[in-house]
Amino acid sequence: MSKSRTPSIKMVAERAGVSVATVSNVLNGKPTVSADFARRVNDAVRELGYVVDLGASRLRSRKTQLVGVVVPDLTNPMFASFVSTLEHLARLDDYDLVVVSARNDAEEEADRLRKIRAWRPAGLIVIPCDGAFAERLPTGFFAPVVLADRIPDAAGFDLIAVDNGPAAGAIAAHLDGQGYRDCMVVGSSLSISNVRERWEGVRAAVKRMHVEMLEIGIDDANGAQRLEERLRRRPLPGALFSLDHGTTLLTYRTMAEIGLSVPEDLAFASFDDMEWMQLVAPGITAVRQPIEEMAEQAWALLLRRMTGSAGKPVTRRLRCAVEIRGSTPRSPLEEAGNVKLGGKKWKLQDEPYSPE
Amino acid sequence: MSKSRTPSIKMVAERAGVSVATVSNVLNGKPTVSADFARRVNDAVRELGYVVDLGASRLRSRKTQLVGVVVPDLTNPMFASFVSTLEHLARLDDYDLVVVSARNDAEEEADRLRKIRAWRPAGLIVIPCDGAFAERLPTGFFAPVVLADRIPDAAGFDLIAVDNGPAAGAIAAHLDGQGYRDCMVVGSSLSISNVRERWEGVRAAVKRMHVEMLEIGIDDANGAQRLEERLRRRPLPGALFSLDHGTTLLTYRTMAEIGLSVPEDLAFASFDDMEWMQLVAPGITAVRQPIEEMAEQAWALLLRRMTGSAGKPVTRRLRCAVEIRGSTPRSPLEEAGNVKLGGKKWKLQDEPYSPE
DNA sequence: AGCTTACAATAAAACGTTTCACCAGAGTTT
DNA sequence: AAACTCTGGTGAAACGTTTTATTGTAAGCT
Repeated sequence: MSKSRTPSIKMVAERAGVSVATVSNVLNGKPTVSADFARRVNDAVRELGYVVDLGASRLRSRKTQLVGVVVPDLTNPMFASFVSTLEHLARLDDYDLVVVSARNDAEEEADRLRKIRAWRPAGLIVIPCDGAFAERLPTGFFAPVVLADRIPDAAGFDLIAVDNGPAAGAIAAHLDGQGYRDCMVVGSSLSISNVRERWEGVRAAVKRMHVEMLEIGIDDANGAQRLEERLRRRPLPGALFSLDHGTTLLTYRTMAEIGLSVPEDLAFASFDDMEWMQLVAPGITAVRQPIEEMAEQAWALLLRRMTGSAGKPVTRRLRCAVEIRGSTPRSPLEEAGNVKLGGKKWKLQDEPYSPE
Repeated sequence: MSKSRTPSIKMVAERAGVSVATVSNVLNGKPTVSADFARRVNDAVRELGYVVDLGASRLRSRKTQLVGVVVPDLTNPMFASFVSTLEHLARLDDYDLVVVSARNDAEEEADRLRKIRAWRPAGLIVIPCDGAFAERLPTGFFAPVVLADRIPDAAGFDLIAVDNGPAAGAIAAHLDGQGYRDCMVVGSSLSISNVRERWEGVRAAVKRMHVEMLEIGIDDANGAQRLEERLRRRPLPGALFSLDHGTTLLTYRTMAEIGLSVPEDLAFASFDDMEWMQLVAPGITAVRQPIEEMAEQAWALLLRRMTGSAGKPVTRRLRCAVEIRGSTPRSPLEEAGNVKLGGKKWKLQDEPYSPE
């Protein structure tokens, strides 16, 4: 019976007995409309449950309060938190977000980027799958892009990341200082820039300790098997340092399956601090990243770019905190207790950061 | 110098020396266009990096391959996983997704729903904040809605959820069978339907064991304090059963802080199985929800509705698996070992489910 | 009273697409 | 050869908005 179609501005105008232009003016808060007419329009809007059609509105006004967000994997708690913060901030500034995940696949990322372009976003925030991101950015795309967390091979992008090198170095120095003589460093892939930076940070920081690197890939059964083989071989390294969340999960589980216990058989530390790392006994020494602040900085930067601020690409490094816990006690089976070294607040480094 | 404006279909037409209608026909795979013209158009498209404007396309064609997704909290791994699966499925069917989170706030959910409406989605998948969802659904909204995970107070919606009652009951029966005489059940709030169903499932399943319920709210410092007080009071309950993810995290941490150990001081079980629950020692007995399948079912159902299938609202319950681990051994300090009761695959219940 | 100003409201154009009706020309049937 | 039917292509209308230019009316000046 009833015209079951979502109401348009025309229906509102009809019902209020005014022109569509007037309705539009009321809805957009133009001051040139009388109180009486405004009331009539608002009544009609309420009665019909009218909501503007964003597509049409955007098309005509050419003002697109919309930004695209691309992350490698939504199920990674780090990225989920990143997106969630971003969403909140965007809302405060009255922007909409289109979020997509690339499922850790470069090709899918390229595909998603092309698709997101169809939305005509005013800007983009991307955590790229790998360094070759620049090649995947579609041609003919003129909106500002802010990269986060991972560094692209090509220069020319705004970037917000953490001080991977120094933070990983701090863990390495800690292990070194606790008296460990050799440390195995495990990470998904050195082709991911922050893993690479962390590994380099480790190498730069160690004094006496011997370090070796093991790449196990991302979702790679083969890599998992290599890890297990190494953990079964003797002698074991004195300490294990895992460079990213996925790797930590895999490593910790593998150790448990094999029957290795932390810290009796080997010490263990992780880049990326997750909630459960305080729940296991002993707690796991970890680098905590200021993920919310990363989102805040990324948003602030993109907002500046979208509102016309030109200028050279900016790189910002945020400082990580190190949480020392029971998984890395003094080396020769001597109990060191739960020294809390963290607690200092995040702080933006003012100096430009140069990893080399 | 160069017209730095994102290319439109008109520019493509010009460049290819054809009409815009022809470009549109080529892009939409209409068969009535000669190979020669198609090539010219495709060349122009590639050279300009043209991508269709979704807003305009949708506006004209009125075919909106778009669905909105609303979840209470993106940082909850369950929901993140739900969204991620959904995103994948949508892509396969060539739909776009607009995802928003309500941050556990009913008012914000209402706001987000209104906003999402402006996108003119063809359908909605919602995990509602609470039972009063129906009141927040904007008027004049005619797209199909599929609810997931939580049951609304009002009838009339399609719903995909898990068998909260029986699953929680299975845990309760297990504790009962292990010889515990009293069990404290902790949950965020009985106003959330699945928490309520789980609690009712517990009460229905216990035979000899005495159970008491403690609500601690969601992000409620007051509730956390009540929990701590209870855990310091003696006598302790023999077992603790936590009914949702957030509560489990809080409870487990609180126990550790107070110095209570599982299972020596009390047994512990959780609804919602998280990765770390296998990593702590002993592992935590938990109900594992088929979250991916929930997403699959929700998507399949919505797709059917969007393609015109009418009919009465459907309710589906998916079966959970129970993972028995070391945190719930035989009662009087007797080691029960790590019996693995799970492993059966998820299975859709064919019978309509009635909680009463 | 005339003549300008100021204001409130509107008609119509425009945004980038898709779709519909139409057209020219070539082939096919009488 | 006239009358059809295809075939591949196009101009123009339409989608739901916002914006610009225009109109009509009332008030403020001489």
